[in-house]
Amino acid sequence: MSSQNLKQQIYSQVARIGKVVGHGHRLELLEYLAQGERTVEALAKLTGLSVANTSQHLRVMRHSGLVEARKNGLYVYYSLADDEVVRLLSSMRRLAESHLADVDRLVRSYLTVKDELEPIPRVELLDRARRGLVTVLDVRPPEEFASGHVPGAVNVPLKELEERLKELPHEQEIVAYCRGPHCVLAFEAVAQLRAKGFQARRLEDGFPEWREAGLPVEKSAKNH
Amino acid sequence: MSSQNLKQQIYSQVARIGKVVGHGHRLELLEYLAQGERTVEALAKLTGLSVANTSQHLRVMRHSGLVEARKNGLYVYYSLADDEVVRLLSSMRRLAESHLADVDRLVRSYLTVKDELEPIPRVELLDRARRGLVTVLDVRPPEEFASGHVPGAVNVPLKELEERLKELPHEQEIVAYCRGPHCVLAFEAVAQLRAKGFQARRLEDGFPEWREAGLPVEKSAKNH
DNA sequence: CTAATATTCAAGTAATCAATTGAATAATAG
DNA sequence: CTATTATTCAATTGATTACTTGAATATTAG
Repeated sequence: MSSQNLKQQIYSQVARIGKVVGHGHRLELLEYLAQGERTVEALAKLTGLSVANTSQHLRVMRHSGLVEARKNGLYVYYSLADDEVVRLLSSMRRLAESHLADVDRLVRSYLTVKDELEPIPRVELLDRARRGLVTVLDVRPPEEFASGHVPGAVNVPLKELEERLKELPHEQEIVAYCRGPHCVLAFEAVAQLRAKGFQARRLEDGFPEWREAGLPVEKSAKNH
Repeated sequence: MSSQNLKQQIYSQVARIGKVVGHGHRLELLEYLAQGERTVEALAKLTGLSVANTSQHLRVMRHSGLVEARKNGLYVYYSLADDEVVRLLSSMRRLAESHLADVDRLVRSYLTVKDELEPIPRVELLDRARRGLVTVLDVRPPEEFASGHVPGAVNVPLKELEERLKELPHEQEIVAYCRGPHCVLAFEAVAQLRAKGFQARRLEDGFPEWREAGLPVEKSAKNH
């Protein structure tokens, strides 16, 4: 075997990883999987893809070692194979940031005041939540909330936010979070809340990063 | 703008980064660029690609913000745009590792004893090199050596190794390194040296990682 | 100015990849 | 056993992507 050949083999193996994460739908699937294991059907529903298509993408990711599958009864549960995947995604996000600047600006234009927009750092939130100074609001769907959330967080999915405003306090700051630094749910929640006169901010990044940082996580009883 | 749309935009922007690093040749180019800036021509020669093809790949990477270009006279010098790129590559390598296992095994089968094969950690090498206990051998081509190397390292490109064995000591351990954890140059150098009765080992990873780790770097006078 | 050189651009072809469709597996319930 | 349901597989179609070729651009040297 020539060293030329070997080199090519190695590069193309590594490139495979890039190819696999080089597709929007697969990234979306990975972000959901970063929250916990999911069935094919659940993922298809969350992403809006067809089941067959979802299955194909998962197959590709399993082949390249990014996700794992475990079969239980009729269902196949997929999950991330390695924490390194989270790091890879965050590296990609950081590199994409310059191009996301335009997009971000649009998102931010929803929001009124610029300097109150600064997201609150994780450790600061943890501290203030423990002292009961803030209300932590998880705007993700209930399934995601159930499989892990910031301790003490209230779960109000974005869709229900408008009807459930009564549950939230006016006198205390509300900190919303969702899936990650570019998940728009929290942005929109903050925008809506501010429009209604609440004091609202976003948590920096989202839940997967919170977990990654080793901060405490609370789970609901039921896991699915 | 709907939040659905926005989400898609964000995912596809991030996926672009993946697509760009999802190609063996571009990875190879990035690894060369991790050593320092290079012209299109130089990169084409190093990789064996056509100039036009090299230029195209560089263009793609520049568009996605992974590399930067600076024009000086007739030449365009490319370099990495961000240290995050090194982290991204290393993340990809780590994830590819499971699949590289087969390849690695082949490489290692060149070598005789398995447990003497353990690469020497960077800090240990730094320490032992300072005490003059080891000979550090850089087997990369002279241009790469010139643009930065481990302090005190001797540069003997792999091709010249056989003729220049006299320059190396028998009584002292030799530690070889090249471009990274999967660069085969150092593997082959160690194999050749052992076959000739030298005590030889590899440095863990390679020079880009050494630099990344913040360890001291020495440069030769001439930069090209 | 013209010639030479490094790089980029544009068009064409071949290869690869994504999504859909409908059928095939596999596990469970009745 | 048969029916049902979740998932995967296989084949097709349309869309991207890679590489080559030859021309275009830009910079310098004479």
